[in-house]
Amino acid sequence: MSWSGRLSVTPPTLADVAERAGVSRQTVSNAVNNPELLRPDTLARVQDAIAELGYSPNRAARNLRTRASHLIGLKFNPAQEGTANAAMDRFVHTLVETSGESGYHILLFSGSIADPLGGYDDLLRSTAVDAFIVTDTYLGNPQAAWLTSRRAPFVAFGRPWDNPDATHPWVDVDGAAGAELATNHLLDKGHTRIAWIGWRKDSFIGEDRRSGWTRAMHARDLPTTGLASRVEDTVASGREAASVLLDEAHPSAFVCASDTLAMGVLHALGDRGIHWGQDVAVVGFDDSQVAQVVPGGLTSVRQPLEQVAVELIKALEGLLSTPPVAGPGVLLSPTLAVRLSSG
Amino acid sequence: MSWSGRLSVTPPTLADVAERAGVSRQTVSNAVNNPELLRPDTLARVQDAIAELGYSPNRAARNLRTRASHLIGLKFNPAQEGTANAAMDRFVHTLVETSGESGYHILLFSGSIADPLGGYDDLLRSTAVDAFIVTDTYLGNPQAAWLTSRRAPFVAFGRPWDNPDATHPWVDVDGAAGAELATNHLLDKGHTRIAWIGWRKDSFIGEDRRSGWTRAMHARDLPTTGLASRVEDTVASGREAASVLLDEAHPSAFVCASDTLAMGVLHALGDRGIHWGQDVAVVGFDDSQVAQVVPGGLTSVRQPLEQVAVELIKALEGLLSTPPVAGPGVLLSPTLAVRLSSG
DNA sequence: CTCAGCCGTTGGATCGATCAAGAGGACGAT
DNA sequence: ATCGTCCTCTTGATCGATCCAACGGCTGAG
Repeated sequence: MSWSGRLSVTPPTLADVAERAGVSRQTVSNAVNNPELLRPDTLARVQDAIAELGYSPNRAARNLRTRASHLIGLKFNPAQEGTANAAMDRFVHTLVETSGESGYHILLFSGSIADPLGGYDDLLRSTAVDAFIVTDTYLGNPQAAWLTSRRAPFVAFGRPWDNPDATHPWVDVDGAAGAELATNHLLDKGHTRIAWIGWRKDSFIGEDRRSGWTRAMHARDLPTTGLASRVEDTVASGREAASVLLDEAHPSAFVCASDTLAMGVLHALGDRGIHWGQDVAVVGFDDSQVAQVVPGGLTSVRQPLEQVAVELIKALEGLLSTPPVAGPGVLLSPTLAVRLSSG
Repeated sequence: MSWSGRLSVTPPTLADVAERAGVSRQTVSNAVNNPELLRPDTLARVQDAIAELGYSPNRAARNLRTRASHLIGLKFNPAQEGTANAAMDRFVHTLVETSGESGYHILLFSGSIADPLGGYDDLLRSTAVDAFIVTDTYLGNPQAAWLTSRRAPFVAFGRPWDNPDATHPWVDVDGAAGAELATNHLLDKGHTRIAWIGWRKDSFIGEDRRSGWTRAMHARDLPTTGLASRVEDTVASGREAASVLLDEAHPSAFVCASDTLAMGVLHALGDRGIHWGQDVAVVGFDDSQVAQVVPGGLTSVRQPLEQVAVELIKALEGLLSTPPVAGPGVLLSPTLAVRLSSG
């Protein structure tokens, strides 16, 4: 056997393949990277040798020479305990699959809340990744400006709320459209007093979603005054807010900025013996697992996270191609997963 | 300026630092990797140069020379839609943090269900990762045998159920102990007719958890006959199973192999107007977000996923050290998150 | 029969780090 | 004064792939 003299743990190299196929190293390299440059019979011979030896190019050597790692950095932000939102899971999965099809892999790193730039700098300077996917844009986005100044390629999941002049590619979901969808769904069901429970005013995303609710209400000349509440994103806050609204505004339906808040509403309704779905309708946001498995099911706005991932990778491929192509931002529309909580 | 002749996008190299500090390349390398070999004043001079230039070793070059990537491969298995379990999220986060502290990063890849080895092979042959963390061991573990035969370092989250002779390191959570904990909790509350709803018999994990229930029941000389059901892991199955058990066996409490099944039980109880928590107690498994936010809260067995991640990394460090150290398997104990569903 | 032109192939240099071995100086022992 | 040892630092080679420029054989025109 040709490998008898080699340690079994050492993978074959380009030179091994070349020798076996009776060609030079460059020819093997071309067979892998530019097959069209070879005569068909030579190509076949090299490919046979590659298959027989089980050759796969050494990543480190290739990375060194080409100055590219084919890795994409992603800061992994876990879902908070006690909330319903574990969107990261669905999103990351598609991201991994889609990037894999383009020859990229996802490299996870972590960073503390105190130092949002931690991790980015290291990976960048050590040329460990080719680009980043930035997801934590909920409260402005210091990373974007920083990465831009470092000339680091990156795409963002989330609009550059605090900087309309930002030039980086981004993909986002139209939260206002989602809330509008939810509200119109309830309006079509005959509800007129529809309450909103959302996040604090300093949340760009929260205000965006809220605007969809007001838009839908005003489009039908319905009042929104006294029907809205802005609280922390916890079940307890949602429960409390719903309780106050039920007492003071007597809504027949709720639209919430998150499934977490919606669960709080369900709790408040349960406290009063109100049958949700029949007496009072509730719609959440994010189509979390909670919305899917709670008895009867919680109607919820579903973000097209799979599509977001695909668009992000598409944008990244543009950025990393030569010459780089930076497309405009992409805004995707959510859908509504209708379940029993809205009748 | 010393870098005036260089393109601003090219990071400084070891040679740049060497020139600036007035030493050789190797000395800079030593300053980074073996500081104790340098005289203190030289070390300081080199470190100053490193700081001034913002130097960070090129990963690709280092990987090529040392034949190590400091990357750990993890196949990302997303949670299934319609189930409650999104444990991956909590687990992966700690994994990323812990591995980061040891200088490792997590590389995600995907693989189809049809080809469970897909992805592993590529990464291994291209020396893209140093080791793997294998998590999908629920139905036997073909990867383990394959990786072992390839002499690929890996650690598993999950016992080698189908192969007691396996020699790879593993970490697992004692599911039997978890179910026993849950059952004893209910027994202590005065329940005697405690039903079990678990998974199909071909699930090693399901049978393990079930054994904890029988052990606890038998320890108090209580019968288990007719009180158990084995179904698919869906809300609908749990609901159906609970309904049948309520009719035929009249249990006052349920222990379930998953939160998904427990949600099915809650649904079945709701169908009959039975107040869960007060009339009938329910305990789930995994302490998912669903368990945490469902009104009143679902008592659930909580796996110490953070600890699992830490132990896995510890085992990996042993495997990757020279000489490799392979410790025995580690079995961790779960805890019980008590909420209103169990009184 | 010669020569330009073309295609596919070749050897050598290169990416940036580490490994292995050696050079030079300081120091104490002989 | 000489030798050997220790300590610190330097030099040249190397990891495995790709880039570059030049080279070889084949073809067809003159």
